[in-house]
Amino acid sequence: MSNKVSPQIAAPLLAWYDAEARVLPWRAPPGSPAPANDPAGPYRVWLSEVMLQQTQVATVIPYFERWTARWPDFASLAAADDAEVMSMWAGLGYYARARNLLKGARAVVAEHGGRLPDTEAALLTIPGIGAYTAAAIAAIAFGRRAVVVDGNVERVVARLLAIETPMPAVKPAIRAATDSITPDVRAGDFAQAMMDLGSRICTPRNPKCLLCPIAGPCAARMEGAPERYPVKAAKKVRPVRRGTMFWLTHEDRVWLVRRPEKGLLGGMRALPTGPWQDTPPALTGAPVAADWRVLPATATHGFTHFELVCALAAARWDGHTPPGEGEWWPIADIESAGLPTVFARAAKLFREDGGCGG
DNA sequence: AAAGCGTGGAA
DNA sequence: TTTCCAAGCTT
Repeated sequence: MSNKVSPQIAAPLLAWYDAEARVLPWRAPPGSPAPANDPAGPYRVWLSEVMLQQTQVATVIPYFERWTARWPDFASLAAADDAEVMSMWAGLGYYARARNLLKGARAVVAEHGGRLPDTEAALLTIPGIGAYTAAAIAAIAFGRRAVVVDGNVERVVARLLAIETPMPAVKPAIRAATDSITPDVRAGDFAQAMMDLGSRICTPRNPKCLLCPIAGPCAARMEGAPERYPVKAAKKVRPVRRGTMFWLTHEDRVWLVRRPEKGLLGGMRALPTGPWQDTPPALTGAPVAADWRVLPATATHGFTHFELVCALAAARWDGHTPPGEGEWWPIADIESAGLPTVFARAAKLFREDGGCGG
């Protein structure tokens, strides 16, 4: 959809982007879409977009550098070992992204000749690519016009138009408004400019309107309270769940398990735990019946939808191998186990306790 | 279609 | 300290 509003927004925004764009490892210089074998080519754009889902740029950069050094292209990633992929992602969160990334790379190799498809519709069929990521890749990596809407764009557009309808009901209207200001050329730069603007100028709190290239037509700015937008529905309180983590040691090793493929922390190496529930489960779910010693410390961790408070139970074990899938991992190398942060922190507490194997 | 899904930066 | 929320996707 081409239109007349676009130049009022797109032209000054693109001029600002040409002068102020951040230098990022996956970003081509402003002005032209990345060639297929470019350092900012489709593989790196895809990888960066998935890593950036709900994750800030500064957090992503070191993961992106490590990842691309290990797996520089679709072919190498498609051939990668699943466990190593999950370890490389450990600490970044939302682990379904890593599982889907691997599925996606294999699908690209098996079904698309080793090249990422260049249309939104085809991109949407690849695991881990949704509406936002498909549009972003089509625009940024392939130079297509696509309507790219992420959280930054939602905030910028809601302020530009001073939209009163609360999130998330307003999403379709914001998408339509974004369509109306997206230019026919340089849609990828436009999208990145909107996101740069949202993260650096049009911030959730204390937006820097004096530095904003599109403050002129901004309705929220004219009202004098841009931070009021986007209007949001009231949010729910996060419940507390309680559990126990188990630190079972044998000589200088600790017993680690792998969590089920689906669900919370799916597919990740982990300390054994019991159930996480409203009431403390004590030693329910212990890997073996042993003389468990409960540490004075507890481990707490905030997840998206609940707060976890875990008791820490330690025991030495000289008996048979515990039942179920698992491995005795050298405690000295625990940091190379690829544990999610919630377990990595607990492991540190166990080792500082020093009572068992630490 | 509402809920499940991690972690850390910033104020 | 708490609170918000970040380049969302899946079921």
